[in-house]
Amino acid sequence: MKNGAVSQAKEQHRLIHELYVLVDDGDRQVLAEQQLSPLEFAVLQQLDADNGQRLTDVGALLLCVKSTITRVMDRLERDGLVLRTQDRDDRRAQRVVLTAKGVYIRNEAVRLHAASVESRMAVLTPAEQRQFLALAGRLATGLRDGLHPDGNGYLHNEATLLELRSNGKEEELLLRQAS
Amino acid sequence: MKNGAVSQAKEQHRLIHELYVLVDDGDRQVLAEQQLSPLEFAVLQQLDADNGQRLTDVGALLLCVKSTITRVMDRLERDGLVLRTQDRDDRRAQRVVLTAKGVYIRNEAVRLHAASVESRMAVLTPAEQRQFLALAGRLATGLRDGLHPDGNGYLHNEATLLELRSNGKEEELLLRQAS
DNA sequence: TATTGTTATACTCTATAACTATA
DNA sequence: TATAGTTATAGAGTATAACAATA
Repeated sequence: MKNGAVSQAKEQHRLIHELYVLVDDGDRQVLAEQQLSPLEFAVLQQLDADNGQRLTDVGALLLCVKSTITRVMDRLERDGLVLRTQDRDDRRAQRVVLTAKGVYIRNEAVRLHAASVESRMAVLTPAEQRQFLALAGRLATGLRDGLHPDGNGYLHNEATLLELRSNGKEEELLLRQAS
Repeated sequence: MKNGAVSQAKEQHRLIHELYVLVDDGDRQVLAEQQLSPLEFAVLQQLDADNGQRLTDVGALLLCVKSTITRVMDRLERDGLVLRTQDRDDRRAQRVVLTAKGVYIRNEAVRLHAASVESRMAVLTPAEQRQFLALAGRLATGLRDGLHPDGNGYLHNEATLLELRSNGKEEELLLRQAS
């Protein structure tokens, strides 16, 4: 801005970054008790003990490239939280399921994390939270639209997206994200 | 929450993460024109062509460990954007200054990035931005307080913090952050 | 031909720690 | 003793691409 004052837009940009750092830091502190990184936690939340999920689907949900998911699963399997099982219908694919230990750890992590989130976010009153959600939601929607004005270039992490898009699954993905 | 509905707190948590991803992605797209990573951009903004800055001070400002700063500077120096010069008063220290090319690149990046931020954030009206800033600011303050309830454990990235704290510079750092 | 998952390479950033040369 | 900066190692995460097995 002209007069040396910091613009609202810039301040908004700074605050979004700061909020993320603070929230992420709190998450890591909580998840450290289960020895989980945020990504591992996110992966565990996509799995169950019965059907499981294919690696590719997990990657699509979390916007991760295949190789990243492979190695996260390697760690989780090494630690005994998940198991790779053959997919019956598609012999190329594997379904990853939670072990008993995995179920336990995931449930503990989910419980502790949820409680932590509730308490941390309680800095704002319920009414303020509603306001914040409305504004942040509109901002997120606007930013998402702005990133692909000409129909391409959705996210910087595009490998998975491109695969999905070429597969006609983009709407499906956006739905999942919005859910 | 009990009935399967997602709590406001959880939704807030999710939105903060999503906002960050979207903003960061936009940043990377803009900065890619100058071949800068977000961290390199942040470092350049702390430097000038005259006095320069000591590596340690840059690290403290950006909450980075010494070794990270060393290697960012290596890259920037390799690309001809900065120069390491001896500090006259302290022969252990080096002052990093911008080269002519560095000044040009930094100014270009600052200009383009600022314009991009203004246009991206314009999704919200000025009035909405004021509301968002007020709420996000309160939330950030609350989160920051919550992270060190007993006086320690400020941020997960603590290496620099610990050094500063043992040095009695914590207040100074907090002031810098808040500015 | 396209997809699933693995492997390999390279790069950014983080964390830790050993090391030097100064202070 | 403590500090400034470098170097080394290890890890998480990203991006890209080659590859084998299968569809």
